[in-house]
Amino acid sequence: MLQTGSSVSTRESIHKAATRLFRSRGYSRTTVRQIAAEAGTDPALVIRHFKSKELLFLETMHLTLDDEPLLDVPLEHLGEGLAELLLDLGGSARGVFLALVHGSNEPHIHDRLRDTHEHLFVEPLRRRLDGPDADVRARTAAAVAGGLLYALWVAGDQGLLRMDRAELVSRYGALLQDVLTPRTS
Amino acid sequence: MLQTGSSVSTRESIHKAATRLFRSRGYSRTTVRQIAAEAGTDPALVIRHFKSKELLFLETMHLTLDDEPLLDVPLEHLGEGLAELLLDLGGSARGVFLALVHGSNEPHIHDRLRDTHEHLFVEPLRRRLDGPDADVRARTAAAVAGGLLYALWVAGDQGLLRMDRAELVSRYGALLQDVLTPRTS
DNA sequence: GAAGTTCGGTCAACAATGTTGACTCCCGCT
DNA sequence: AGCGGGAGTCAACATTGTTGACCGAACTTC
Repeated sequence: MLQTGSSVSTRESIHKAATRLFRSRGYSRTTVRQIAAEAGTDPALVIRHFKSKELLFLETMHLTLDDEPLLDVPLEHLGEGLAELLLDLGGSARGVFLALVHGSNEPHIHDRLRDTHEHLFVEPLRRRLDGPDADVRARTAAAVAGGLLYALWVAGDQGLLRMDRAELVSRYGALLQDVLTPRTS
Repeated sequence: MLQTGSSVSTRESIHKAATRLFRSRGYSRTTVRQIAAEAGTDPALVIRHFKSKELLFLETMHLTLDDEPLLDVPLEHLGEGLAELLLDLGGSARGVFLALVHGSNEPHIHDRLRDTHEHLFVEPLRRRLDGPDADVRARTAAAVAGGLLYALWVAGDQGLLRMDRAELVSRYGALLQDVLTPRTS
């Protein structure tokens, strides 16, 4: 009983420490021994509990998006809503996203990033659209959304980073809106 | 004389092997010993010539874009021209881009990626634009361009990958064009 | 209650990694 | 002839992820 309790708690300690470290330092720069130290346990136990560093990474790095706000917003303001959502995406989401992108040299992490992109960006948008090219529009909008995160976080475009949030929302919102519901000009 | 010749040739052998390996396997998955083996020399010499694995990476991974085609194309077709350029970007550019993105957990590589994004995408576009918000439009277009490469290569969106190239060019070209020279509607 | 099995924990070791230092060798200059 | 410097070789180091051997405590079974 004490054993089980201890095991659960150390397993959770490892999970918590790994989450924090992977988020803040990425995959390659966090070490199993660091995780073990921060969890107050042994490196061997980290592997015993999670099989490998990579599986531990996959178990901890889940990127979820609170897309309920997007369900309510009317279709003609979906672009702006998505832009707001992206720009409000705070620290923890940033860390997970960057960890996935950086780590996606590893095949399994790449798979995880692909899945994340698919059902974090593509699917929610796809569900709101109609028409024969609804899929293409959803994927294009997802690419544009990913491009914003890429420019801000991966490439670190200082010009965009220093921009007024309201103007970025307005510009990117209009852009996304044009992709989602094209003007028939 | 023979020494110098030998040194230059081994240095170039290392350079060539490193370029190939970094492009095809990325930063973390290529090893100094692999580079040395492929160059037919010793791991220690690799370090002696290039100081460290990271400096060797930075010396070999330069992403250049043949943007002369973009200089000729009239402003009203710049979007389409850029889209064509991006979608024709072949294997070697893909490898370098992915290596930079994946490796950009390392601060110096991140700097390199930021510079590359800046004077590969932002600057050429910026040069073609006028008006008070020319900088923002150039940066937004660069983010959209990066988003395409992100969606195709980093996230690996199968839907976009399977799309007809002509339709992708047309769609993304129009999208980029709207960012670069907005319709005043 | 005793024996055994199982499970969490500790420790030492392994192979592979990037990197360094000692040593050899050979060319070109004095 | 000697020698100084640069290229190459080799062994070693610390650090990485991972594994196996042992230990001890608790639950199960007789």
